[in-house]
Amino acid sequence: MTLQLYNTLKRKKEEFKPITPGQVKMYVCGVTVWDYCHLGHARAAVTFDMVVRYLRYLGNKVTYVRNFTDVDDKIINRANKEKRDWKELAQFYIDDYEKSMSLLGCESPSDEPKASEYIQNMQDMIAQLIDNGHAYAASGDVFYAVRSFNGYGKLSGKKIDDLESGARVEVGETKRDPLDFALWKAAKPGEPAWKSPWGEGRPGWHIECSCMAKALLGDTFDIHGGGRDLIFPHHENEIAQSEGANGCEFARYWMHNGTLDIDSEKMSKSLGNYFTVHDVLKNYDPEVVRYFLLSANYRSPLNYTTQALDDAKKALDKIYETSARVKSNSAGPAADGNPTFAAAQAGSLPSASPAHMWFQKFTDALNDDFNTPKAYAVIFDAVRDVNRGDADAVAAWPRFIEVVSETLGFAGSNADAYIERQTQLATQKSGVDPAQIEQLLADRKAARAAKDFKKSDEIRDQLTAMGVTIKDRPDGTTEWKLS
RNA sequence: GGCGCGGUGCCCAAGUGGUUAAGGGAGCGGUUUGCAAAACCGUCAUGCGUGGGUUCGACUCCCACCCGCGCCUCCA
Repeated sequence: MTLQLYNTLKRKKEEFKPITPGQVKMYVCGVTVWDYCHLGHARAAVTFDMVVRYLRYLGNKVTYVRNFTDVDDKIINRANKEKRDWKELAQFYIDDYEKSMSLLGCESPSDEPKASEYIQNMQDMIAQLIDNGHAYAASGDVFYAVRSFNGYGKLSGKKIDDLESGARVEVGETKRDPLDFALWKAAKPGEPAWKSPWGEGRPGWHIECSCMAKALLGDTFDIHGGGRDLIFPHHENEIAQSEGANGCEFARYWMHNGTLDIDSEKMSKSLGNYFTVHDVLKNYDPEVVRYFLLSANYRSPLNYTTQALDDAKKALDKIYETSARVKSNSAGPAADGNPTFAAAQAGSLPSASPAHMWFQKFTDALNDDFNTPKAYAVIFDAVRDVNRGDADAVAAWPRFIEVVSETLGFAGSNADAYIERQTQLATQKSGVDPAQIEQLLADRKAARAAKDFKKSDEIRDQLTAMGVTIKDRPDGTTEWKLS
């Protein structure tokens, strides 16, 4: 099965064929950097990171551009309010974003352009749009004449006349049509401004993406992504600008991730119902968060609840505990000498092998419009095969988990390190003293040695009350886990 | 008001016009264990929002309705 992806433009799944076979050019709308990024931003970043990883796994060379909007009302207002330089403020939140996304396992994009560095490109495109009859200057502003572009609405499925009757669009003094949007805004006092043929000013929001995509990927490229909430007007306007200026198709495939919700409502700054990535990482391991973010189809809404995060942790724990078991059973590198392991590495497992089916089903799932929940099901089929003790399954597991890690971006850490991290985080959260746990375990060990099971069970109950689960190993040692 | 998306077991979440509706979590029974934990085995939706229709047959297609959400204004 070849990769199928849902194209918002066509409203259906279609086979993905890059313009140049083996090479994918992709642009994803990043964030406006005026505050700390929240989990909704993380969902978008993680989604497209997974997409890029999988495209690369399939053997494509991917150029992945994700922008920063660093010229914007919110940034300017906040900078003025806090008496900071707008550029410094933007950079501060860019750093925060990059750090957060990197923690969540997102690889750095090929390019992360900033709007402020493409002012000239924007002026060039605006001039081109005026030449082409799609834009007009009016008292220092330049507007896009929406009705001049007859494809307007093709992405969002909106009809211009319906928009008009919406009547929520304010008629600006200089706009010829209430639907027209700003490409260039005349300078106001206290705002950053650049010289232009239309007077001092700054760009509108949408033009930057058209220009940065053109500069870094060309007039036509393969995939344009972003959050569902950007379909209109942002992406619709990008199409109008780029196709109006360049005279050719802009992006071939449009992909949109669903929103991250709280109580089934979109997490957003304006509603105030958001958690920053920092907030969430105080309580959950980054890999757990990433697991959670990919646990539903990327196009569906995803509801944030502590239970969902707790469930994600349990599921990921189960995967890692399986890895730890495989490692301790095979004593590590010994797996290299196993023919099944070698075959898995080479991707040539016999088709009858259960492990062969994992790889097949896993890629089938992701080929089906990046169906991560279906891929998760395959992982747990593999977990079961391995824990049953099937020798081939055990041998193939390390390679399988490598593929999972390469494509989904989790489960690839050292298992012992992961488990240790969970313990530390849980200890931190609960405030339980590890030394006290060790002491109780030592007492229990003594009681058990003396066959005083009443006492040893009492100690275990005490530990359970503290949230500690213990596991006696055959070698006489005891593991503990805080939940 | 316009456009669009979704309603699947206790929770989360895939999926298909027709033999047994994935997977995770929780629960329950079992194997194992001194007892536990983990793991494994079994069990857990005669039903997939409601009411109609199409069909030999629909949860999957169509219509209506109810409910939730998104966009129409900045928003990943």
